[in-house]
Order: sequence, then structure tokens, then C-alpha cells
Amino acid sequence: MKKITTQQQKVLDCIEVYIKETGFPPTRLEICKELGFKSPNAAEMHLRALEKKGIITIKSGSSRGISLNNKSSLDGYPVIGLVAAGSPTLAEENIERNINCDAALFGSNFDYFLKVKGLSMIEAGIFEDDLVAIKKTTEINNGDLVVARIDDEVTLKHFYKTQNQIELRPANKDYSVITVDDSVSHFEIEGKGVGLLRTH
Amino acid sequence: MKKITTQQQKVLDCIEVYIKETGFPPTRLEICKELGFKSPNAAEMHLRALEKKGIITIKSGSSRGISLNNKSSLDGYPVIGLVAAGSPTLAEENIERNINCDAALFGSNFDYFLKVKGLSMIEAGIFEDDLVAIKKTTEINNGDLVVARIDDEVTLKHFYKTQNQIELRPANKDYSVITVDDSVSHFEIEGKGVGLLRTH
DNA sequence: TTATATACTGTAATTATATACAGTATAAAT
DNA sequence: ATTTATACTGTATATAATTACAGTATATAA
Repeated sequence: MKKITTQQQKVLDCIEVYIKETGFPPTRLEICKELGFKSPNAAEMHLRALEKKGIITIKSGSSRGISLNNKSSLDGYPVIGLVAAGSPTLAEENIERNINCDAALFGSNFDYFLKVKGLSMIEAGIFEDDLVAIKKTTEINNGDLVVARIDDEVTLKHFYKTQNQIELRPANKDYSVITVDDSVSHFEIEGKGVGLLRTH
Repeated sequence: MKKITTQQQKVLDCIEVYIKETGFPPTRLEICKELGFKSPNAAEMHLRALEKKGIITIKSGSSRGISLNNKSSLDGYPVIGLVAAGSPTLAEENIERNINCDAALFGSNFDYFLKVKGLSMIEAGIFEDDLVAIKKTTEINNGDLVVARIDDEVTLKHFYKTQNQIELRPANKDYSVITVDDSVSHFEIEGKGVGLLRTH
């Protein structure tokens, strides 16, 4: 896809918002009104540029004849294979494949799917090869399912912060709690699990 | 929702198809052309009727100013909550909401999501309020997760057929196996669980 | 230096579109 | 028997909307 200018992006956003709100695309004048242009030709030129770049299609002679070519909301999310079971293993962010789904499939939006390895979260109903939808964030509350990086190892656990320390708790009594202490040289929260996808 | 006439349904279908194909609604004349009407007023009258019944909204003075009010029933997969006794599973009163996602999200296609009630499948990693993707089929193998209807009650269990009988086994040792025998007046397999969706 | 692209204003014409009004016909309801 | 709703045709018109054309200004590339 060719590069898009700031103004063209504004026009594109304007069209997307308008369609979302009304169900049909805006006219040139409506775009102008929304973006503060004083000439319908301003909108026209941006539309032509967007069409030339393959982002929209304009049906000549038709009022509101603007079609979006992207459908970006169903673009797909990468499935990343890894995550340690039990005691964490090496993490290598490797995209296995892509899954097409709605951004709002799990309420809030998310960034990728993490393929679960091992049985450490089995009591939380998270099985091997399940896909956990991960939202990149550091806003974590106690009990949240988190993807954490510890000394270059990535693990999926429940997060608990006590007065003195951070604990990563498995949901399997055969595994032990990971305590983030002085022996850990690097600790980082990569994100939060907001949903789960399993194929039977 | 008020009842809709055959012709009004045709007009509504025409609008939906047009939007799906072009991204914007048709004009009166385009509806006429599609349905064989010779007067734009024919389309106009049907549109007014559809608006009166709350199915569409017409923005006065705007070209192609037709908005569909239903939207949710158009695309996406229905989430079936508690199924009322005797009513068909996909009856409108059982639909909680719609989820927009790819048909191939779980490999094979499916028909609806069933919202899980109770804890009977907890050892299979299926928790309360999880959504199980159901494919309508009667091709079932031993061990498959099935949606079965027993005497107007709908249940989600593992299917096992022995020489003599059919068993519906829970995945929770606190629950007991359901045996389909003479005490059951009606038994039916509604479909098969092909996937699971959970929002944390 | 001379293009070339972006980014507009301002005006105007042509056409696309909504929409009113005047009818016709049929079936169901009151 | 009369009204009411559905289901159109056919014509006309005001206005909504596209779109061409003539400019202005600025920044970047050749």
C-alpha cells in the first residue's frame, strides 16, 4: 500500500466514522463541513488521491458513491507460538499463522494470540494449544492473567503483588509459584490475557 | 416488531444486498430497477412503510440516506443464552447478542455460540459463561462435545455410545452420567462443539 | 530553474435524487 | 357499503451532489 498523507488520513477517518454512524458514506460537502474545508473540491481531490492509492473506490456519478477497500477491522491477528509451561522456557516470538476476527471479539481490543504450551494453567481452564488473546499493557491488577518476561523467558501466569514481592502463580498444584526477587535480573510484563480461543 | 409484507421484505433484502455489494445504500430508482418497479414512488412508499415499522431510518433530504436499524441480525453469529423449554434453540428470544467473527475461526464452520451454564464440564476446561461454538450436525463420534436435547432440556456433555445405550458424560466428578433410556421421552443431538471462546 | 505534488478557495453547471402530487387497482377490515 | 391499507404507474420539480474549471500557495524533487 502506498503511503498516505496526513490530510488524506483525516478524510479517510472522516468517511469511516460517518459510515459507522449513519450507515452510508458522506458527500463532498459533508466531508468539508467535518474537516473545516471551504470548497467541495478540497474533499474531491483527497478522494481522488485515496482512490488512486487503492484505498477507496468512487462510483462515478453516484451520490455518496464511496466504497472502502480495506475492511481493516477483519485484518487478522498473529498467533505466537511459545509460552512456557511449568518452569518457563525460552521465548521466541514466532508468528505461526494469522486469525481473522473482530477487534472487539473479547470486549476490549487486543494485539495477538499466544499459543499455550504446557499445563501450568490447567485449573484456570487454559489447556495446551489454547490461544490466549493478549493485550499489550502494563496496567495489571492482582489475579490478572499476564504474559511476563523473566530473564528472557516468557510465561503465562496469574499475577499477584504483595507488599514485598511480585508472584507469578500457576493454576496447577503440580507447579510452583514463581517469585520475582533479586535472583531475577530482568522482569517485564508484556501484556494481559483478555480472552481465550480453543479449537476442539 | 410489526409484521412486514412480502414486497416490503423484497425491498429490505434489496437494500441489504446493495449495501453488502457497494458499501452504500441504493437510491429509489435503483431499488425500482432491481425489483422491476416503474415508478420511483413505488420504492418510496415501501421505504416509508419500513421506516414506520422501525426497520429502517430515512434521513430526509439526503441521497441514499437509508440506515438499517437491525444490523446485528445481518451478520455475525448468535450467542444463545438459556434455552427456554420447548422452544427451538435458535429462536429469537434465546439470542443474547451477536458476535462478528470469521466462519473459519475454529477450522470447520459453525452455526452459533452456546453460553455455558453450570460447572458440569469444568474438568474439560469449559467454565460457566464460556461460549462454545456449535456446529449443527448429527455426525458424532465417541468423546465429542455435544449439545443434546433431553425432554425439552438442553445440555452440553461428552457423548459416548456403548453397545446398549447412549451416555452423556459430564467432566466434573460431582455430576453424574446421564443415560438415555426408556425414562427419556425425547432425545436429540442438536450439534457438536467445535470451539470455545472465553472473555476474561 | 522548472517541474511536480500537496493542499486548498471559489464558482458554476450538469446530473442525480428525493419527494410531492395525481391517479389506478385490489383486497381486507369496519 | 365504505373505509383503509397495500401496491403500484406516471409526471414533475426543487434541491442535493458530483464534478469540471480557474485560481492561489507551499514544499520538494529533478
